Amino acid sequence: MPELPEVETIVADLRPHLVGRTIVRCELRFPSIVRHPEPEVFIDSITGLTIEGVGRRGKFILIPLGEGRLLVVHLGMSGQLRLVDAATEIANHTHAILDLDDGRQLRYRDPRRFGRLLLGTEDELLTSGTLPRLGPEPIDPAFDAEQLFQRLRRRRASLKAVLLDQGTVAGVGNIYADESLHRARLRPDRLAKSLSRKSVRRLHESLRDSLEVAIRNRGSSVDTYRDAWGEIGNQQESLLVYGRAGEPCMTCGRPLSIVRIAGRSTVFCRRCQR
DNA sequence: CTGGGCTCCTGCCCGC
DNA sequence: TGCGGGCAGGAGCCCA
Repeated sequence: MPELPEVETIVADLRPHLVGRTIVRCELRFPSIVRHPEPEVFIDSITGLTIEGVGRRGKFILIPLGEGRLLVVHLGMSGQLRLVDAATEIANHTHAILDLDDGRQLRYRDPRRFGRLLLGTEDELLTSGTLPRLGPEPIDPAFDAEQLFQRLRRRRASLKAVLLDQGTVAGVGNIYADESLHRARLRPDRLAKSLSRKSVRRLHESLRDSLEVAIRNRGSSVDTYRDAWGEIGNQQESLLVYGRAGEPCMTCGRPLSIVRIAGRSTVFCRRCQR
């Protein structure tokens, strides 16, 4: 599933191809994938606008289109944003097609339809609640361990639940929550507020390391994740715990445990993580 | 306010 | 071989 590293890979790949292109036509094959504004308004508004940038905030893809307008794409569980030649056969579950002025198409495909498209000014999307308030970017150099400590100390919930909360830190999902906690040698069910500054420093560094390594490896294709060209990533081959329940811990060899925390399957080592 | 649980949805895997 | 059930999960929403 696309988390920060997967979204970052897509965004970095698309940017040089999309900036400067004009959207000449928009087709919604499954209109309710657009959550704001009404689909007809979305089509009318987006047609003719020129792409000024391609960015990311947490797991959200942000595409400024001029006139203060922002196209927002969230991939949910199974969303794919692909740049293809217009002649390419249309895959099933393709819900939106943006025709560009260079003969290519930006297509949104999402079998499970947990993803969404939004269009509006940033203020409009924030005040309407369609774009949630997000915590800091974990890989931002300005985000330091002390900031993480201050955020964790106020939270009664488990570390796993807090890492998954996009309002605490933006962009971490089930894969990199488990990976970070393993690297930091912290149990996922530890209460966030119970961590010492020293432990939080370790978690801060582990978060950053897990995410940056995954970006270098172009993300994890453990399920349906594909990049903008339809290719898989490589990080799934190097994951320490995610998807490895029952297999030996890379550090101590003990079989990895799997439990359910915050409604998510959670894999960790009972010996290495305290 | 906070945290936990339910819901949406399809594909995949397992067992009969 | 085919089919049904269970499971996976991001995040909005509701409720205690």
